[in-house]
Amino acid sequence: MSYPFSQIEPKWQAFWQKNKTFRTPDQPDSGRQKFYALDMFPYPSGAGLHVGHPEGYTATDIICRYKRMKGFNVLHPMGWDAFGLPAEQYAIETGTHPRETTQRNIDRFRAQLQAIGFSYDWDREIATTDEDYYRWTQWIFLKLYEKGLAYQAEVPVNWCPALGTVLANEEVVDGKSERGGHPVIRKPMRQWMLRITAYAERLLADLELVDWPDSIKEMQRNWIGRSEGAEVTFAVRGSDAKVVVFTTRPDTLYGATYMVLSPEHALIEQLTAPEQRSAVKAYQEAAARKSDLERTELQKEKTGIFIGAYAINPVNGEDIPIWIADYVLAGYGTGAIMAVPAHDERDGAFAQTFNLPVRVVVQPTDGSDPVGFVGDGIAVNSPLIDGLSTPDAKKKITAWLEAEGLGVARVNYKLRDWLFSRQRYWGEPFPVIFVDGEPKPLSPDQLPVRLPEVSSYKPSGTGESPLATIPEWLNTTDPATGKPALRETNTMPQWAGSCWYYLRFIDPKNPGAPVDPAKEKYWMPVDLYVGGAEHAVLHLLYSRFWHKVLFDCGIVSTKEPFQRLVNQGMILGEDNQKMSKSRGNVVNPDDVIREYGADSLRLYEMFMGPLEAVKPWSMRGVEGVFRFLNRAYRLMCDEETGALLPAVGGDATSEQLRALHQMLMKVGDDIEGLRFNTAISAMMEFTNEAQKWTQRPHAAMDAFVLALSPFAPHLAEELWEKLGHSNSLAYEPWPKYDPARLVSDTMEIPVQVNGKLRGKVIVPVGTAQEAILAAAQGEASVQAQLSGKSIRKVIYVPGRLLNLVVT
RNA sequence: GCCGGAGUGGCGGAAUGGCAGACGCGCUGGACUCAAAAUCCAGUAUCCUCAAAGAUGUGUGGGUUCAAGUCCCACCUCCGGCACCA
Repeated sequence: MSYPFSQIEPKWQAFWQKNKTFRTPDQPDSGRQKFYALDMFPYPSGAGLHVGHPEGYTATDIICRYKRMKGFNVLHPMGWDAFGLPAEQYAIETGTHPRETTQRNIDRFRAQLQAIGFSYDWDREIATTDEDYYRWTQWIFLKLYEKGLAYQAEVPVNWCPALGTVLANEEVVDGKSERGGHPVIRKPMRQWMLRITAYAERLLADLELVDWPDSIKEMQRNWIGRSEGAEVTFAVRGSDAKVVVFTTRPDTLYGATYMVLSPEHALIEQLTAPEQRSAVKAYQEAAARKSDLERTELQKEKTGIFIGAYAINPVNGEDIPIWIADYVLAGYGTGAIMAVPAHDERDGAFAQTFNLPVRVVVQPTDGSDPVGFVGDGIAVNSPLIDGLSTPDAKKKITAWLEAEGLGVARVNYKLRDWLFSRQRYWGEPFPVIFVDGEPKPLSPDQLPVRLPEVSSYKPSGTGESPLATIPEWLNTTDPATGKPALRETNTMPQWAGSCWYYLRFIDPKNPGAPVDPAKEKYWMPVDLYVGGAEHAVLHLLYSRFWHKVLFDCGIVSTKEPFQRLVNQGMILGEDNQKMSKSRGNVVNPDDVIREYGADSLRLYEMFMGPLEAVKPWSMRGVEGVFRFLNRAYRLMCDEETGALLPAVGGDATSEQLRALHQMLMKVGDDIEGLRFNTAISAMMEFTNEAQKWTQRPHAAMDAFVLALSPFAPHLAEELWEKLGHSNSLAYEPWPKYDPARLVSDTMEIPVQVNGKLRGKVIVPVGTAQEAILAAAQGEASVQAQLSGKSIRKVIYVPGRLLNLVVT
């Protein structure tokens, strides 16, 4: 027999819904402290919820329920990142409109989430696919355009023939599409780009302002990839062309024995000697055909070709040969490098392959081999800077270059501009038309630009989106001039909608603005943002970027959107492997709820281990917490009849109060520290203790139920009702622990001899060191260790431990 | 290769430099039962022992300290991320 969770849970879910228990008022209450807890909203896939979703959601739900009891005004919303490829793929296969599929999946997700008892304010639900939502996504795009942060460019993009679309760099993993694992090649196409690089410095610097895991901050720093160096201008022998290179080691300029241009470099055409022309062309074509995979994975052997021209080293006037090689990337720096084979691994490997000269210009201070030395040392063979340390040499040579007009100090970033268009149907249309071939943004009152109905969702295959195949939509007129115009047929990537959803939750129905300024000021920033580490760079970088643009537009009041970030760890299958359909180790939360109830699901998700840790699922473990909830129920209720037990009542003894307040202290502290696993174990200890009591004081049971309520809210509400309360406990004050109740009249002091535990003494609280020492010496096991030896030193940590150092 | 994180019983895990293994799972024994399930009670790191006592023990090797899972140095393994960014 177990407690009737299958009756209790739907009962309280209906109650919360009917009474709008978790409705957050529309008008901010500036008299109360706010708490904004946000979950990374899910993509509503056809597979439904898996047990990974409720992990983070349960954590934030516990915090929110706790904060409400602490008197905070809590914002805890949920919505749907509902644009995306799978619904469109399904549409291509079946002809079902992505809107239908998406709606069905959202309904399923919502039902599943509600069955877990999360305290979301469902009146704030949004989906990125709602017209009322994406009109503001488009509106923000217009802001970006206005500020010159959105532009079109003909860029080599990652073209995936199988998906019929281009992909962002981050959607390409090892030269294959992240979704589906299809091969990806490079192809130049006209694309919308967002100038995220203009914000690189702020995106880097403002990481200091947020309370995020170091690992995530570090990943973002690496992604941004700031490096300081210099641009150096090289003249070319027999030409008036100049080649500019970027280097972080201007101090090694004397060691530059050749130069390398990327195969896409603009000056190749002009500089190549006639006799090298055909060979260079062949190399360029071969490089263009290579996918990213081939360029990186098959990099063991460096390739390249001499173009038959010479650059002049500005420091010594030497001629150095100009090569092209695909180990130099077109998209970074100037797409050209000076090669210093003695002090750069890649240049060294290249020089070895092609037998190019190596010249040492940095001497390591520890006497190790200077060839291949890439660290800081002392400049040698470099007349302008000989004897200087690397940092000083960099400064001096850069200053010299600047004075001579041959170079300039320069900061470069690995971060590239964000490729922002997709050749897809199921995404936000761009609020842009083309008049006489020129792009023209629509005015805000033209929004939203709605997705048209189509009969086929297939990409055109030429790289254009299905929207290009609908003439009635494609052809329009410029509202300003009445001239014929064409619509932009690309759509935005899935990241767009998730870049600002946290703002819309604050004011989800505002018809006149993305968010009301007063409400934004009250609720922002997000106090706690919980989600998976897979969004460490992309989503979190993109939304920080948009947020900063909105900050510059005066639309938001904080520099950063997410004050505190926590990544929940992945939940593995029982076999310790990543859950996947093919392994057959996927756990469905619906099954867990059916068998053990939502409260057990919530509790187990939190009891498995630390929130951030990767940990395997165990159905036995679910049974364990289920047994705990049964014990908690039986503490107060007759399992057969459900009636409150006569044992509930009476005055609390001091031991009972100590057990209670110990638990309350631990649970409160642990919730604040997001240590839910140990909070639960403290409640388990309490029930283990309390079930021995013949009298279970009513007030103690009240307090226990309140402490349990953020974790197992359905059971807690039910017990709260049984205990005679008529209102929901959701806004009851959190039970405070009383430090005075924690004290005992005796204490147990472990006794060590030479650091090893030899015994324990129990003495009254406050006993002085001398008395404890005497008691310890009276212990047989301690005595045995002391016989024949003398005590050199006594260490007493008050109330904690006694250590005797003897020889 | 570089950057993060982690290594503790049979398993998940717990420990402000101060009793290693809380809590849960599993297992063993007992109570209840005609029996089983459920529930309750006791035990459960390893070695040696009837037991007590003792010895050993937090990836490996050193070090600091009265005292180290915790701090320092070197290394090994696993996980995550990045990876020709000049």
